[in-house]
Amino acid sequence: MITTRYVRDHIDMIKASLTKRKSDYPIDELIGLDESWRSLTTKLQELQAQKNRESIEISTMKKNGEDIRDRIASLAKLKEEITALEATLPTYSDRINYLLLSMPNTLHESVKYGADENFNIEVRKWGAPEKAIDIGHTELLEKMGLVDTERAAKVAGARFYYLKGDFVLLAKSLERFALDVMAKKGYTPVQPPYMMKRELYSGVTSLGDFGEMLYSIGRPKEAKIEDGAKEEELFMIATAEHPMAAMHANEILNAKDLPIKYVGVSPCFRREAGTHGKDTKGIFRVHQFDKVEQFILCKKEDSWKYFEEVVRNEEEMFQSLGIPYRVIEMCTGDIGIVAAKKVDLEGWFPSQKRYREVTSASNCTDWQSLRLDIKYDDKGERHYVHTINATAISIERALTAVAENYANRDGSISIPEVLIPYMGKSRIA
RNA sequence: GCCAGGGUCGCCUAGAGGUAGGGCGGCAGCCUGCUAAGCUGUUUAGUCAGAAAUGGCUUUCGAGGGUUCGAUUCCCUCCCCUGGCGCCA
Repeated sequence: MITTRYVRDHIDMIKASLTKRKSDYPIDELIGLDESWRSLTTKLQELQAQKNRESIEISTMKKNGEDIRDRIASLAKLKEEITALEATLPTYSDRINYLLLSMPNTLHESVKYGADENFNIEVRKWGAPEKAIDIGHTELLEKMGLVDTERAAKVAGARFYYLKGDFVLLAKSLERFALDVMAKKGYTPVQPPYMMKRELYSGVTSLGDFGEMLYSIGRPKEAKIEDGAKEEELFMIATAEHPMAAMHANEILNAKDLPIKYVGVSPCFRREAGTHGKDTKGIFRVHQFDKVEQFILCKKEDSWKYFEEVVRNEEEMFQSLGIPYRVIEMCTGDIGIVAAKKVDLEGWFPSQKRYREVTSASNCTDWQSLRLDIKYDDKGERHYVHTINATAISIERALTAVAENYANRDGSISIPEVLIPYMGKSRIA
């Protein structure tokens, strides 16, 4: 678990990182609360020790057939004192736990300060983004009958879609292509649960995401709901990263089994609260999409090596697809609290004449493992694993990029060469 | 959904109101000329003292509550696993 002990041991690093972010995280409040909590805890432990001693004495007296009534009465007073003290502790520990869960990760030294996404940094480009088209993917796909968002709106609301015909086959081809590439690299394919319990979900992402990003599902126990039994709640996953991280919660892994490399495939469900007015048409930003996701658990000293690896995998994937892209490093204003460093790939969209986000890779270092309690044993020493997540292919996003970059003048769409074996044809008309 | 059994330290397993025992694995040490074994210690988390080695205390038997001087053990709620029945792509 993440503890105040961890914070005390790393306080200089944490403070420096918060300063760099210009974060208003109340680190001093946390430290103050922790000091109060510890002094109360010490007092409580002394009382408990006394109670235990007396209890054992009563045990021996009883065995000897002595009268224990007076002793029990005096213990009752001590018990009251303990109960009262225990009741004050949550005042501190609840707030401490909230602050610990929401504490931003310590940034990698290479991350630059920036107020928002406009200050992200382009580190390299690939491909030739000279192609220009008049009609964007949104209009083109509707016109070709490959996507139907109007009927989807009727059935499920805005930001939903039907894929149709060859586009469904193309979507599945992309998915299988990505799985095959990753499996060949030694990543184990995983199809995770699509819903998760709250307690585990709070370990993989920021608490703010519960309101903004996640859909929740009530599972009322019908027979017992009248008795006031609380209903169980599950959260729809926003990415396969989350159930893959939670998969090893409360486990102690053996260092010799690391790294563990997974490639997950799942639908992703996102409320997209707070994105009103952004990309409202088409399938670029939707409430439900499919994604193939890379996930690695590794030793703490290896995570930056594997972070580079997953970004390289993303680049290879887009190079194979022949889609021009650039690599962007997130600044402090766009990185969130979970990642220590985050890198996106942005693919070229000819109709918009600009690059748009198509993948995202994060090194979360020990942020998730501290909260999910995922350790590894390295020759008797225990450490928290580092976790890395990265898109392999986000299907619907990639489909829009393919549609734009492979659109032909005659209104057809060519199939990227690597997908032809999966599709069994070279173009969609 | 119903019935039955179960969840004990990294893994396995005992304990059925008196403060968690054994085995395996890991780690540390000792011992022994040899495919390795044996012996001893250690192996939940937190907190206090200490520069540290270390020591004290608290906590920990799926989670939370209750009864009790005292709960792994009894009671209640919930989660999960296994088996059987029912339902079912």
